[in-house]
Amino acid sequence: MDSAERLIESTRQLLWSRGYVGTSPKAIQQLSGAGQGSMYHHFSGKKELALVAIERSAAALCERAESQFTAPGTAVERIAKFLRLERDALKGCPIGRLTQDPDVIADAELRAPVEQTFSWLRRRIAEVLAEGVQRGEFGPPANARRLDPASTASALVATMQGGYVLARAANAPEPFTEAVEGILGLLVALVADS
Amino acid sequence: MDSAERLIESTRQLLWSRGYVGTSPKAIQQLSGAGQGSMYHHFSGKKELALVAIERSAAALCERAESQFTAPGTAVERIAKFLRLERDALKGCPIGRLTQDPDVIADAELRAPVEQTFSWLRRRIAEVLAEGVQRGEFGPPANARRLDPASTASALVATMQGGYVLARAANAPEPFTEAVEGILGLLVALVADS
DNA sequence: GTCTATATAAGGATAGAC
DNA sequence: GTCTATCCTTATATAGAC
Repeated sequence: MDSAERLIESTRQLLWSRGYVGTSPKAIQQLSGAGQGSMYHHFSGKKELALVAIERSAAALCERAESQFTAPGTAVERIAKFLRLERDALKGCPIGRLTQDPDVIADAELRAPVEQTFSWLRRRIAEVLAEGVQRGEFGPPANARRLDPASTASALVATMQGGYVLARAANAPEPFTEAVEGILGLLVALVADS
Repeated sequence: MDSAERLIESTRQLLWSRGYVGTSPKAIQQLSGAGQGSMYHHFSGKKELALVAIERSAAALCERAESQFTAPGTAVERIAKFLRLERDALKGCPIGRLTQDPDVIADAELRAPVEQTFSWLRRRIAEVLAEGVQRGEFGPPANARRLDPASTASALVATMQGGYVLARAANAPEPFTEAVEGILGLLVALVADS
């Protein structure tokens, strides 16, 4: 792995654990083993490096999610698989945590990949749910009309993101799992009624 | 309002908008109009000031929530009122945002009020839900058993916290509302089935 | 491409005068 | 109680040698 690559990966780790405001060029250099000159040779500065790192993390998240959505199974099963993917709840979401970074949100370029990740995720889950409704997984049309794919998708994504908040507040992973199982329980109840 | 008070209130605002890492003593002093000497006379430093500010914000959040939980109405109605309380979704949650602050989470004293706020909130909402189950709002026992108060409460709190994440990512308040309405929709569907 | 030197500002606080 | 002076460290680069 060359210097540029190590710098990007180090930035990804640090953005994840400390956020943009809390990550200094010096910390990136030390973690990557690259010197000052190397960093400023490959990148214009902290912002450009962060942008590349964020875009990479966003792409990784979307790919991981998509591989669950395209797997076989019912709509609820595929969504449940995604929500239950192996995660370190205490580390939080590498993309979601950036929304609390004032300098990221204030900068259109840095915010763009964050915005795209969540708008894609919400839309994609809504599609999977709509597909399930179509297939009759939520019962006959009269019953299925109670499930709104768009808002339910937003609630599912929000529960995950908020699950990280609860886990970090508690300094324990359980609240994340509990929140996820809580909303899946509500969703499954709908299926059971159909 | 005396200096100490203005320093606390300024710290509350800055912690809310910029977080702990992103808030400097100088910024606090400028916003409050107090000088350096004044700040270090009343408080030992940034950390103590932040602790007082966080505890105050936590207390305010709990009071605001409790006033909804004790209002008249069904369990779902009271919870819905809380979730729909007037909020500036783009500002985020003054307590929840602190979970993304590495220096807050790493410090037991600073994390304590954050942890307490969420554990109280989850427990309190679970109590309201359990009360609803008791009263038969979710139908006869055979039906109501599908609703687990504890995990549903965690999902509700998580959806709110994640709603802030989605709103900030989108730079628009709508995703917050959508997520909240999404999970309330699932909850109401359970009531409708009873 | 990478290293070292240098530079300006900000972070976070202490000391002592008033 | 508040102000000003001072201090050391870190943040974030730029410049130029190798």
